[in-house]
This record gives sequence, C-alpha cells and structure tokens, in this order.
Amino acid sequence: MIVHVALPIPVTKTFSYVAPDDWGPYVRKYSRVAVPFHDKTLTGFVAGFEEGVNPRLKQVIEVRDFFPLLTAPLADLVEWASHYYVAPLGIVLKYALPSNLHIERYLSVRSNARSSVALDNMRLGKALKSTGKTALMQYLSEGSATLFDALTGGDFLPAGTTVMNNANSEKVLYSGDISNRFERYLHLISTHLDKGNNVMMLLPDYFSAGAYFSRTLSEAFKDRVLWYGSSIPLKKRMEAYFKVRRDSGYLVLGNKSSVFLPVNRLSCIIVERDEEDGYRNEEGFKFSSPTIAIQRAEIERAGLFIGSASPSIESFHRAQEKRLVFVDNQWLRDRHYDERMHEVSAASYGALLEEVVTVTKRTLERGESVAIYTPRKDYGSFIQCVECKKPFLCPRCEGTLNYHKETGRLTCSNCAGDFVFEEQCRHCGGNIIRFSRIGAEYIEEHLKNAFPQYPVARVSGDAGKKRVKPLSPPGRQPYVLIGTQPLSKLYDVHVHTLLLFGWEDIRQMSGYRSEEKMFHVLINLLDALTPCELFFFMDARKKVVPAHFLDMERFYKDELRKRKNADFPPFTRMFLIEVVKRTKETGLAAVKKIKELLVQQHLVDHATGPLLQKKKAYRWKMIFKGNDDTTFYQSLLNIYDIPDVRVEVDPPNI
DNA sequence: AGCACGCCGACT
DNA sequence: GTCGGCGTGCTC
Repeated sequence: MIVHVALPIPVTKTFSYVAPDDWGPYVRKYSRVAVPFHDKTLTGFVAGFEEGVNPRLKQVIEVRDFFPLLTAPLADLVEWASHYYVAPLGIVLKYALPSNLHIERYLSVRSNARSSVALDNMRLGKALKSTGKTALMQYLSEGSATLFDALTGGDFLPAGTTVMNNANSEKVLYSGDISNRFERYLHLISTHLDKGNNVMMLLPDYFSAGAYFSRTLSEAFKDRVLWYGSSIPLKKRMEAYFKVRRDSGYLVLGNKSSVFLPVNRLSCIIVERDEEDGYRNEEGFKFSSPTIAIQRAEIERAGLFIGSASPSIESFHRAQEKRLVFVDNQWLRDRHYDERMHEVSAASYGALLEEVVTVTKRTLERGESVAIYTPRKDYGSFIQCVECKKPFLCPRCEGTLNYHKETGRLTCSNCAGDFVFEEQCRHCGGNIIRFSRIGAEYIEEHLKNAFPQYPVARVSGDAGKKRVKPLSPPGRQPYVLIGTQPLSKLYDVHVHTLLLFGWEDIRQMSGYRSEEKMFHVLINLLDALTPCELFFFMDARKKVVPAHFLDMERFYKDELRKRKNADFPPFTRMFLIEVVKRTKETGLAAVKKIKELLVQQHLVDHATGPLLQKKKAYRWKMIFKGNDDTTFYQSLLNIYDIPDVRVEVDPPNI
C-alpha cells in the first residue's frame, strides 16, 4: 500500500511511502509513523493511504501507534487549526501529539484469553519483544488482549468516535470581577462534574493565575482537579492524560498544550482571561489557545464559558454578533475611583518619581499598602550621555538598549544582544549617563532607599517561568509592591493605593492594539489588587484620559468602531509575512515573488512594507489583510512554501 | 527544517 | 590549487 505522510517540516505537501499490505489494519488516519527522510528517521503522521505499489518510494519503517490517538473531533480540530493558522498538518499534529507524550512507556498488557495468557500483566515493551508486533496487534484487535496503563490500572482503548450530545450547550462571555467569576466557575464546574462529565479550563499561566486557581479549585474539588501541561513531571502529566482520556468527573486545567488533549465526556470548556498574552504559543506553530478552544467547543458541541474582568475585543465582538451570550456583572460601574483619582503630569521621570515617593509616603504613614505598576521591568532604557546628548545604541544593530542593574548588563530589545555596561560614553568619553525611561528595577531601588523601614518588593517581570512569590507582609505592616503585568494576577493581594507609572507608554509599545492593551492592564490591576484609590503618573506630553478606559462597554464600542473604519481585526484577518535573507538581492527577489502571488488575486494593495531592517540579516515585513476565501488561502499556502519566508497569522503587535 | 551541491572569492 | 561562505533546490 501507499501511505501519504504529513511531516513536521515547514512544507505544505505530504510525502509518500510504501508499506506492506498486511499493515493495512494498523495504518490509520493520523497515526504516528516512522519514515526515512534524507538520511534520518522522522516521526510523521498518516494523512492518507491507498492501494498500490511504487518501486521508487521508500518504505515506512514502522507504525508507532496501535490505534489512532486523536478522537474524530480532535482530528477535525487539527485540520481546522492547520487551515486557520496556515500551518502544515504535520506541524500542527506534532503539537497535538507531541514527542513528550510517552504513552507506550506506561502501558501493559492484560490477557483476556488463553492464547495470550503468557503476556498477562507484561509491560508493553517486553510483550512486543516476546510476541512481535503483528501477533500483539492481532490479540488486541480480536479482543483476546487489552492494554492498560500502569499509572491508574485502567484500560487503554482506542479513542472514542462519539460526539457528546451537547447540542444545547450555552456559550457565554462573562465579564466580572474575580470573586464573581470564581463563584460562576464553581457553580459551572460542579454542575458538569455532577452529571458525570469532564470540564477543561484554560488558564493564562502555570505559576501565577494557574497556581491560584489550582489551589482554590482544589479546595472545592479535591483530587478531581488535574493539571495537564509541560510544567509538571512526566509521570503526573501522563496520569492526568490517562484519567481524563478514559474517566470522567475531572476538571483538567491547562494553558496551551491542553487544547488538543483528548478528554472523555467533555461537556464544558472554561477560558479564564482570554485576552492574556500567556495563551500565545511561540514554539512550533504560533497559535492562541482560546481561539482553538472556542473552535473545539463548537466541534465537540461542548459548553463554552469565557470569563474575564476585561474580555478580549474579539470575544466582545463575538458577543455582539450573538455568537456568545454576554453576561456583564457591571462590577466596574459599581466601583467609584473618580473622586480619588489623581493625575500627576510632569516632563521628566525624576519629577514624577518624587511625586511617587510623596504619595507612597502618605499612604504608608496611614498604615495602608501601595502597589506601583510600570510597563518596563528593567532598570532603565533610552540611555543617553549628558555631555554630548548622544544615545547609547546597540553596537550590533543600532537598537534600543535596556540596562539591568543586577547583572550590570545591557540587553538589546531588537536583536537580543547582551553587553557589559560601561559607565562611559562611546562618543565623547563622558561619564554622566542618564535614562530617559526607567523601569521596575529602578523604582524598586529608589523606593528601598526612600523607605528603609517598610518592606519593598518587586514582582518579577520574568513571568511564566518563575513562581511569583506569595507575599507575606510581616504582621500588619504596610508594604510597597512594584511590578509589571504579573501584578494583575496577585488575586490574594489587596492594596489601598495603586500607582501607575508610565502606563500610557503602552500606547507606544504595541501597535494597533495598544489602547486595548492599556485597557486590559488597567482593568486587570483593579480586579486583582482591589485598590481604593488610583494615581496616574504621566509624562505631560503623552497624557491620556483614564476615564475613557474605565467605562467598559463604551470603551469596547469605541474601539470596535475605530477598528471597523480602519478595516482591522476583528473585521478582517491579518497575516504578517516575513522574509529573512542574508543578502539584499535575494530578499528583494523573494519579496517580488510574494507580491506577484498576491497580485494575481488583486490583493497587492493590502500589502504594506517592505520594511528594511539591518541586523544579522535583511528582513522584510509585509502585512496582508483578507478573509479566508479559497484563492487568498491558496496564495498564502504558496507563500508559505517559499524558503526563508514565514507567515504569522493574527499577529498581535502590528 | 536540514542538507547537499555548486558557484564564487580568498589565501596557506 | 583548496577552503569556506552563501544561494538554490530537494527531500517520498
């Protein structure tokens, strides 16, 4: 037989191999197969097969799965993701069936008939050696032997093909504060678990929000709560895998990889804070897990509940189009910050910082705690020589440098370069250096000096990787917390006063979504830290009006109107096409080719750029807007197959 | 992606 | 005359 294999390489076509005809029963759609490719062995996925022989084709080395591991709805989901994200099936499948999914390692054989009694209770590896694959497969298919996993002792059977009859499941977008959200989650989860179903819940990270929900939900549901993801040890992860795949009554928590997890009797998917960047996958293929989860709920006919203090604009738009039921608990409207809101504007950060000290001092002396938000985690950036006014730029790429005082190093935000900081100007030798932007490290140092008698702590900006330290204020002593985004996930912390230092700089940082980002940051800080008063410290020249961000419904409507007028998402889809070449000439040739591919579709006027950036390589970036009609999609596929060209779907930072 | 091939310029 | 950087094309 001829087997068409989807390989995990950035090439959209499949490759064909031959396999012996008697493998027929085991060659199934999306089963993992080992195949020779160049001079190596790759794990690919069966994308199709047919009768016949072809002496010019190489042989499939082996079929790695006894039966398909993906359920039919998950196979649909993978196909949908491959299309939506313009990624080869093999690359999506590699993510859905990752190499760290070591199922075989934990399987054993259970004998159900005399013929296979010698294999009873034998580890799978050993059984394969003693009987051979064909014989074992024969036992399995006739039912004289079954597999079970050694971690739970339960049967390991082929993935079910039935879809749950959830036809009337509700799809809800819930906008509410953390305590109301939590109540909703508790109620929803118990309802579904009581019916003997499983619930999947996506969380934006493992160490912060993940730890919080894992802990609080475990108090309610005990060992019914499982976490599935690469952050936990293999054995525990596989135990969760086997449990939710076969049993029911579980709540499985996860971040990104769990969206493709096979879940038996999945009747509800919960997504907490769908707007978070932590859901964006950067390795393998770029996707956002809430986007895939929404589609999964659709395909599996499961309920969907998206909960957030500040839902993404996409979700709000979906709700407006009646694809989600919008429930707003109006929590923001019930809180009144206005009369206590202070805006402080000044032209230099030095003057602003003195204002911060004054407000902090006043609050601490009243016996209340303070949190200070800033968008930058470093000590300082935009470094400049006071003598000759020349900026310190990256010697490699001319990019902006950020200074980390703890390590004494400069890092380049553009090319990720890393250099030792010398307090001397490269141009004039002057040694009075200043930063025109300062970050959390600087503020921490400054406030530690100003308030030696109070605890001053910084919430690490390296969110995601490290556990956010649970804050234990000594006794009832007030404290100062300084941090970036992770501050908004400290649901256990309450401060009386929240200071935002340079919050408006987010506007400069992240493209067409900048206002949306400012909104999410502000609202989530209010949600988590429950401050009673709010202070904004702004550069006078960049002043923005906070009130605009505090009226949620109006903010969404304004933002959507602007997006619609400018033809931006969610009203059109965006595709970022990047060309990276060593030489200018080859790059320009690739750009020309890409443009030609889109000229045929009369789409060239949607292109902007190219932008030339000199680094280690020459880069061109082009943005295409479009809907996913077949011709546009076909052009994107053709572009995908050009070497050194990457296509990013739904880019967040344009 | 990863690799071989083949083209050029550089240098013991 | 040989080494190595880089562009091109191919992988069943």
